[in-house]
Amino acid sequence: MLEVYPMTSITNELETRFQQAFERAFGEAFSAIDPMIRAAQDARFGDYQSNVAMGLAKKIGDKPRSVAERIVANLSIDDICETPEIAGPGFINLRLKSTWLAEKISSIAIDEKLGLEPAREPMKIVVDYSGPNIAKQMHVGHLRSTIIGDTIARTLAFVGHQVIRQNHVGDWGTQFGMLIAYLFETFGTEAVNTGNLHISDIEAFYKQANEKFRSDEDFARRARQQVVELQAGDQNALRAWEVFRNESLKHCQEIYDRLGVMLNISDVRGESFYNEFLPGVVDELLNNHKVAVEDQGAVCIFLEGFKAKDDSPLPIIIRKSDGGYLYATTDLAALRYRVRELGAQRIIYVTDARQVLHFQQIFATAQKIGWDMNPATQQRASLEHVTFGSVLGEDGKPLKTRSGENVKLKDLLEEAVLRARSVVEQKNPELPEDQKRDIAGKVGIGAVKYADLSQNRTSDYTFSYDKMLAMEGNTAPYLMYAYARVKSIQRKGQINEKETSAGEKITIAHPAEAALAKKLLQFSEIIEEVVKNLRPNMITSYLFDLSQTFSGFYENCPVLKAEDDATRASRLLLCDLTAKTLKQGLALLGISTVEQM
RNA sequence: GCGUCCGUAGCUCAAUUGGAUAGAGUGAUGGGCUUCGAACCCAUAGGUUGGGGGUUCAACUCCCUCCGGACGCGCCA
Repeated sequence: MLEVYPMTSITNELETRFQQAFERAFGEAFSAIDPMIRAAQDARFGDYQSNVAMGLAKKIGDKPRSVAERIVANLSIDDICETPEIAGPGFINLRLKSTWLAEKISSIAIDEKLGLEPAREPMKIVVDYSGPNIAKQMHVGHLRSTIIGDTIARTLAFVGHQVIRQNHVGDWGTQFGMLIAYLFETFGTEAVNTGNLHISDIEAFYKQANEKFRSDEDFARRARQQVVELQAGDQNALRAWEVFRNESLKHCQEIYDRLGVMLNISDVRGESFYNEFLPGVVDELLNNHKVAVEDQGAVCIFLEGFKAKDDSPLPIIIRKSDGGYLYATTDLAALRYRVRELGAQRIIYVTDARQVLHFQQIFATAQKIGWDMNPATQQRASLEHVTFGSVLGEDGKPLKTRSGENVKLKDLLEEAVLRARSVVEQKNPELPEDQKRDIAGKVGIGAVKYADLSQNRTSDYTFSYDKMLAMEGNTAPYLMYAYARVKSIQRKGQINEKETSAGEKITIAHPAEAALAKKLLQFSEIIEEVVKNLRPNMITSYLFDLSQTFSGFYENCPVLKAEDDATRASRLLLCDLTAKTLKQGLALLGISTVEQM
């Protein structure tokens, strides 16, 4: 009788067996060594391989191949694999038995988490993402943080962590001083009490104010002064600020809803929230921890290892000479709040790569004075900066409109949906109107998100409607189409047959079935990796792989016209699991699926 | 000047964080629909991983150096 652990991934299972073998072969001291189990990248090497023998050889003082042989001799995995083979310098190649594969895949087919082992110790994880400057409309510059952060948050939640979303909006800085100063100077300080401002007003307003800010030094000084007054609690300034802020937040929420991002108003904890803590932060850093010093009228922190242009020490300025606070101050206050009040054990900052230096300084400061330490548990929170590159236009420069402005997210999404609509119209003109609209919405938005997420975060990427909406290649429409095809089989299959009975087992006979089963079993491994390295493109490339593997199965293995009932039932189950996995995988990316398209 | 990231097929990108003969898509060429959705699939061609050196049993990956690019570097965020 096979012993199957339904919630354990293949690699975990193999790792355990290898470690048992290490202990038997080399002694107890070796039982915790990482067996370096990897999915084989070439089918000739089997399904999985262990690369441990080469490294271990040095420690033990034996030849790699001989080490591999000793491991294999002590390995008991004949329930899972065929006899392991040793190849090359000492690779141990493993080929899964199809009986075991069938057993394992059958257990996953009815598992809600698709074989994923929920986190043994759920953590409190803060994910800080999106964080737009809300004085103006959201634009492309906010796109990547918003959708990458959302994917990370969804993925961590899926494995069972407690995710606390934090939208650190810019609602308190110079740009607001600028707006308020401009408002007062054009309409007088009373306008906020009577005026009826809309976002379109604010948009035009922002442009004018910004223009004046740049061209008029006196005005710029007054705008900065306005920030100080706002931060000091001036009533008129506060009222104006509230009007601007509420309008802007409403607009942001529209974008989040359109984008299908799980942020809402309760996740907003902007710069203004931390205002009341800032004097205390400066005071503590200055007087308690004594890491900050006054320098040229400003309060600065000088840390070792941070150098400015001329090799002089590079400060973090936490209070300007005019008494105003800066984003470093706010970020330190936020970090402390997240650790102490929210109980974060891991804090993930999703911002663009240009801010690496800033976060290095913030993290270093926090770690130096112990603000990353939870007072109750005495555990340090893991501070992680998830960076990403810029969105470029087809000219290779940061994406702008023809007139040189930032592309508004609203316009960008509308354009994507419009283009998706015309494709739907072309491919499936007979669908009812409301369904077409639904499909176009999901395909258009999904395409934008997928194009971004499928890129390796760290590099810049070129934005192209044509490429993201292409039906062929590694795109959202392709995956959604793959999903729709599977659903189509299920629809047809259930016309003749009420239900796939729950007791059915999957059997693996055809190579294409085996390939599909193995791919499906890897879902949990991929997710586990992403939890660690926070790289959404591992999910996209997995899903694309899965779709292609399914296509191979689809071409070679008739489902509804299978040779016998048992095969048909087994294949229907494989289809069902494929559909679930695609749907769940896309859901982690915040992309909706449609049954027909 | 210093620092960070990057340079991979004509183009757009991967490469399980040091593993085997560097893979996909697109474009090109040639095939496959009277059978579950052809928005699909299969095959072929395409590479000195920017150059050079080093570490290692093993380097796209780590170190050094040069070339080319993006982005940072005291009171913006």
